Amino acid sequence: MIDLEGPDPLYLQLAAVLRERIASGAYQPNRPIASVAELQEEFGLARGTILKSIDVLKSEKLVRAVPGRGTFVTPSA
Amino acid sequence: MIDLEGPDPLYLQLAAVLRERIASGAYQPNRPIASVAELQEEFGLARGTILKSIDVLKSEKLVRAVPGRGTFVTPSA
DNA sequence: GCCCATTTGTACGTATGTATG
DNA sequence: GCATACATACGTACAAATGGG
Repeated sequence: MIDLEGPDPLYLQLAAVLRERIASGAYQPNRPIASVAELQEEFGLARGTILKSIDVLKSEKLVRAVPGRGTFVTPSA
Repeated sequence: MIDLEGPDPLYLQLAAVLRERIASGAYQPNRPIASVAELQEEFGLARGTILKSIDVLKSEKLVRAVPGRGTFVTPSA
């Protein structure tokens, strides 16, 4: 799902994947998405890259991060 | 102007300083603000921290970055 | 209240890529 | 080709919040 050779930045590719998971219901409203550590494992990307992806989703108000708990899907988004 | 010991994140403190420079006219519309390298020199912060500050300003549409040229103050902002 | 595991946040440094002139 | 400047990505370390025991 992530094309390391492709022209698009990895953090934007990952943001697109996560956005799709929210849209499809794979990640549900008011439930946490995978943790940063889990996403690192799954995609083999650096922590900073994962965080930057999530920053994109936060700026789109698709998710809301809570330190110590997780990153939650915004309801009705 | 930047309080290394203070509670506020350095990138937010720097964003506030730059926002003030724009508001005061120290950085003028359609003119470039200081380069990342110059800001690193002036504030003694890491490059990544400077970039994150500027990301904040970009998200506020106060500036627009152009690779190879600089980061420009948005007119009428 | 205290420790501990989990999780997000911040900051550093470095290297490489890409766009402009 | 070259210099300048922003962009992406990696790795690392520590800080801060949360929740459970």
